[in-house]
Amino acid sequence: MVLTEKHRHILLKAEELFAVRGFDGATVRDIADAAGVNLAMISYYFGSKEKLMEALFRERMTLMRIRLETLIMDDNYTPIQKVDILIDEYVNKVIQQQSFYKIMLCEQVINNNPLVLKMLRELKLSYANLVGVLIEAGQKQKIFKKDIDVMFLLNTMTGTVTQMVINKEYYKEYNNYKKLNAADFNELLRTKLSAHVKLVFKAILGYEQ
Amino acid sequence: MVLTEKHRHILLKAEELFAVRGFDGATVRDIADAAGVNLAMISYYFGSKEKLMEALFRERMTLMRIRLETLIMDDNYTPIQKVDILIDEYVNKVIQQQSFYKIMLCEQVINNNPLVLKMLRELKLSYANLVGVLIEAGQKQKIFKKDIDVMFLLNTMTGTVTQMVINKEYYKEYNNYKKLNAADFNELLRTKLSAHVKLVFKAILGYEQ
Amino acid sequence: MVLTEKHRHILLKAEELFAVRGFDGATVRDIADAAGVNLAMISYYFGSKEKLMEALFRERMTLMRIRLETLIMDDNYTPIQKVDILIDEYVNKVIQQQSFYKIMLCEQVINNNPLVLKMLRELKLSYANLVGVLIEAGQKQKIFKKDIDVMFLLNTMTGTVTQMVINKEYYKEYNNYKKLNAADFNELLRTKLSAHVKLVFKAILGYEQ
Amino acid sequence: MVLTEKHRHILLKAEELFAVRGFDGATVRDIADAAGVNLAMISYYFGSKEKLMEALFRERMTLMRIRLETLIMDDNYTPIQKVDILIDEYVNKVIQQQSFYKIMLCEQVINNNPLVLKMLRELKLSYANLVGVLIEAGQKQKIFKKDIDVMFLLNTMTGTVTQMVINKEYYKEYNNYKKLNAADFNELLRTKLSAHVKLVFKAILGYEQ
DNA sequence: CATGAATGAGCGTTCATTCAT
DNA sequence: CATGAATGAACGCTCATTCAT
Repeated sequence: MVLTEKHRHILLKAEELFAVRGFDGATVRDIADAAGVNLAMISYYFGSKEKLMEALFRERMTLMRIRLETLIMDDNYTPIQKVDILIDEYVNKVIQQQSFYKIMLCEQVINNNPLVLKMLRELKLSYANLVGVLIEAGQKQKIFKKDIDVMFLLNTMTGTVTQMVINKEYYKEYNNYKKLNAADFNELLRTKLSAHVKLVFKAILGYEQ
Repeated sequence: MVLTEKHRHILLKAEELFAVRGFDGATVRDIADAAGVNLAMISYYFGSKEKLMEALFRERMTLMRIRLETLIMDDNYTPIQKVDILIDEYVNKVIQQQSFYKIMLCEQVINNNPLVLKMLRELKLSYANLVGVLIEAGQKQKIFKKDIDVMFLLNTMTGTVTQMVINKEYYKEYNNYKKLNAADFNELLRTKLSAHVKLVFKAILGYEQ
Repeated sequence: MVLTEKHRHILLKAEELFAVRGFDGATVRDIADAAGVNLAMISYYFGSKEKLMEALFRERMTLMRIRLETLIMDDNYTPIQKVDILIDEYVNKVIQQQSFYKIMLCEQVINNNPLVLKMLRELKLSYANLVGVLIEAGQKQKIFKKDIDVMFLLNTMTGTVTQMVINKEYYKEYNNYKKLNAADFNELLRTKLSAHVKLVFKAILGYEQ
Repeated sequence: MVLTEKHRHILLKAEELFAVRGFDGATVRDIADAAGVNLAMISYYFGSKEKLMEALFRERMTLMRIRLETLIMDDNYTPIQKVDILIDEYVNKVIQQQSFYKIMLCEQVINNNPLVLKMLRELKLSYANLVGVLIEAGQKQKIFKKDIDVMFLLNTMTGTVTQMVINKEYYKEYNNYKKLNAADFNELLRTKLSAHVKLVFKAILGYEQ
């Protein structure tokens, strides 16, 4: 399926609504209105509401695994450097694509779309496998501790970052960051999250700078 | 509002369905069928589907803050002990009430119920405040590092635990725990999560055992 | 499925509309309006538009085969008398239930409902078998000719009667029966059809009065 | 309106689909796909779906009346011969154009197209009138009985033939003609139908060979 | 002439809720 | 208290048709 600019525009608006109202809560009429297109266009372009969701996942998830694979196989970085890059890139992605990561979170819980479930499963497992390779490389070089649980490691990162993004308004309120504009606040969140997760990873992986 | 046994039974079944299908995905008919009560009873008992959700949140969240307050104010424990208890109790609660924590997660993202939003907000902020008190106490005793970001700390715990619970089937598959029954696997998850979060907290708070 | 008076009322109105506009042409909204019930009642009572049609067929076809079976097995009549009764009863039924016989006719052609198709098939074949028994009895008594093709015989009756009913307005116009009211015209049609088909059957079966 | 080869090709495919799914059940998209033409061409060529149906009726019905008129007025045949030719030609036409005769049957019942209704009415009445002339000629020659009801006569033919064509699969099954290919079975049907209707007509018209 | 894109209207169905009993 | 029946609103989707190119 080749996506035109209009396809992508609809996907973007759908993404925003799915993130705010959930899949069932966002109606096709809502999406069509938000995208400024006719109601029938959604079915015309994507086939159905379900397939729209699938197209969104396909579009957003395509590059994820490839990027990770490239990073893990890259010989120019040490395992520690790779871990840092991994964290930076993940935090950046979540900050930039907050809507999609919110949808992903809910789809992992609710899940009523088999194809989305399949894509999520493949992503999760291939992520664990690839990071597993990285961990083992570090362990062979005696940089990382033995007995690292890859899934605990990854879920600590994804969980922490997602929670911060979900609760960012409370964070803003709690720390009185109300004067910051959205972009600055995101940048602050990005920096802090990156540093925080790196600190945590050092403890888990057992290395010092 | 006084809840009878029947109220609680309906809430339990509603909780299970909301966790699996989401608020919009679980129909009142589904819930009535699952609870073995007449469809009209839901409205009769709770007023509406929305108020049913609110009652569920009220019921499940009532004891949370009180328990934390008691713990923080308890003079029989050191700050480090309190942190350990906090983690243990949180992990236990999430493992035991997986359905409700899944619902909470989605409601934080989706949110279309102002009252639920309000309850979540109050819980989040009072949690941060109470744990803030605990952190400051530890800092005064020079046990914890300066510059602890309470929200980062808490979200690391909640994020990690929730992610592990959400993805527990992948964890089972990845580690070949298929032979374990549900109870044993939950127990294993509980133990591992508790230890893991404690390790991470030490790194963030900056103390050694 | 137990049919109440309201069920039957809806079926009656649906029957009229299906006969005039066809299954696809008659909308659920039309039927609900005609029956004076809420739109959602159709699904509530019958499950779906398709199942409404199936219920109509089940309701109308239930007694057909039983009546024929009773007649064929009845020892009080000669084969010739049975043929006459068969014709009289068929003509009466079609005249009385013109709408349903129109629907039946179209469903035999169009057919997009497997269950209706199945019911029609069973009716057709069991009719052929039962009348086959009657013919053989008459042949053994040397009353009927050898080599009677039961399906040709039956389709001559059903075809002739249905055509006359379908085209009854042209018949009225062609014969200047416009002064007759609907009931009288139906009665005239009934009498003429009965006599006509009996004449034709004599020729096919090869007997004289 | 002048019909090109492409017009005729579309009409042919539309005819097949209308016969199988009915006018409402066959979508313009289906027809366009079946004909291998662009969807918009249907409207472009015929104006609308309704007008496509009208064009189909106009195309198929054009020659019918003319042929009958010629036959009736032909002085080379006796009334009996004319009746036989009439039957043969009608049976042949229905067997050859089964799809169109199925559509005609449904349109007589359902009727939502005034123009089609008008064409059907004219055909019916002019047929009755023309055959009426033939009958009167035979009556004057004392070949046919008095008091022949032309419409009964004609509807016996059309009804019998149409019913046999509609139910031909049951006929095949009932008589175990499954080994016959479609062409052979049609030929068998044609022969039998022709003989059968001639037999019936003799009885109605009251003559012997 | 021919076409891919687009649209308003309307489809069958399901929903949370209400009400008479 | 409890319930089967009933309902208005809205759902996702498909339809015949149109239009810019």
